[in-house]
Amino acid sequence: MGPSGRMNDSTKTTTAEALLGMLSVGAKSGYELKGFIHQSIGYFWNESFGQIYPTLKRLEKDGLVVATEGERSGSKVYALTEAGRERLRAWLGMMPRAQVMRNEMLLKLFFGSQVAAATMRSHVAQYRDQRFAEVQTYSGIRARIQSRFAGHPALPYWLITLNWGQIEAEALLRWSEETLVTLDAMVEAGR
Amino acid sequence: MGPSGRMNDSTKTTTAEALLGMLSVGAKSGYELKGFIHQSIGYFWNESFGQIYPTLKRLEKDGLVVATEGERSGSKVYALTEAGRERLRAWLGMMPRAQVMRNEMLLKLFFGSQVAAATMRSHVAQYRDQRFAEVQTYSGIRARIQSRFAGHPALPYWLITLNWGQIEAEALLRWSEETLVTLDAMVEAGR
DNA sequence: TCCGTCATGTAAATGGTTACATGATTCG
DNA sequence: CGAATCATGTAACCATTTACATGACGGA
Repeated sequence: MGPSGRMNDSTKTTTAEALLGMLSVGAKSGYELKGFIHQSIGYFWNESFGQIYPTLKRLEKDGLVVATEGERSGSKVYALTEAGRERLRAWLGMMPRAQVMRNEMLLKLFFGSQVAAATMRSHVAQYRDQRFAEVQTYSGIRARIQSRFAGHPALPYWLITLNWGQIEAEALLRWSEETLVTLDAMVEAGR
Repeated sequence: MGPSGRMNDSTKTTTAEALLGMLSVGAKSGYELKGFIHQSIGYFWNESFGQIYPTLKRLEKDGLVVATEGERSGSKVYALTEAGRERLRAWLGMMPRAQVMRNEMLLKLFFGSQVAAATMRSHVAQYRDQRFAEVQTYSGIRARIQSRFAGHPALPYWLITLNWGQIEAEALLRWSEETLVTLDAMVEAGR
């Protein structure tokens, strides 16, 4: 399997790296970063202002980004420095740490026998509606970015992450439908 | 779609509810809870000792659980009280809040154009191996619990959550395989 | 006796969200 | 002029992980 496989040096705080990554696409203000993150990687990542602004200051102090005056008074536009780009590349080379996820809906479902089946059915129905909406969104995004970023070197990677979201949403939509059938039978059976 | 749909009363701290749920299956010590959580819902939930012990004390103070002496000296076995079971049921009835997930591997992939395609290939290969191992695990678990808990009222719900994990793992395994093909082509093309 | 596991706990650090405070600019 | 949006920041709070400290018990 090749001589690869550097260990994770436990470079914590991925918020910094997420911001560096976003700035590698182009210079942005803190406010713009939030919106950009939301509409591009929002389905698997998010950041809040309370996290963005302090992190940006820290990155500037460390020389990984430089701030220049924005058009509005008091607004700042941040750009990646060479050191920042280097840091980003180093982080990209490290093995991603496996993440610990928490799914509240599944937790409830696991204890489902404690309440009426109809209760769990409504939770799963809501979950299905969310997955359905997601699937719809993905086809829209795909069409838009494929024409808007044709030829862009990052496009293949953006489509790969988009595929991830779409395949996951479709799979969980199928699970939802199957599960609703099971739960309907249980509601019918009256337990 | 029926008259259901209570809003989430923002009852934070689901750790408490996770523990109440686990205790609804049977009385356990803090130590046992950790192991039980790991091997039953470990693929979508986890708790650490630093969280379990203080939470258990709080639940006891609030009268939601009662502690009795365990067999070993100093060990405590916690059991759900009627109030605890009531609290659990109330929580199960509330709509699960949508969760904000963070996937570090996808974040790196999104910025993949900043480094060699081979780097991203190795990340995805690791991801694929993890999903593959997961799929293997699930079929093992299914066989075990289906015979061990035949007739148990919670079994249908346990199988439903297990299905979720299996369907997700299988879908992401497929995504990994597809993505590896794409990345191999990009490595070949030398960019 | 020593190791591994069972067992409980605390302290510190971390990472993150939420709420709040403030103000500029744009558009109807 | 007022509302929406653009824009920056801080403080408080919260949940969670990690590391550490301690000790009982069983078996090799």
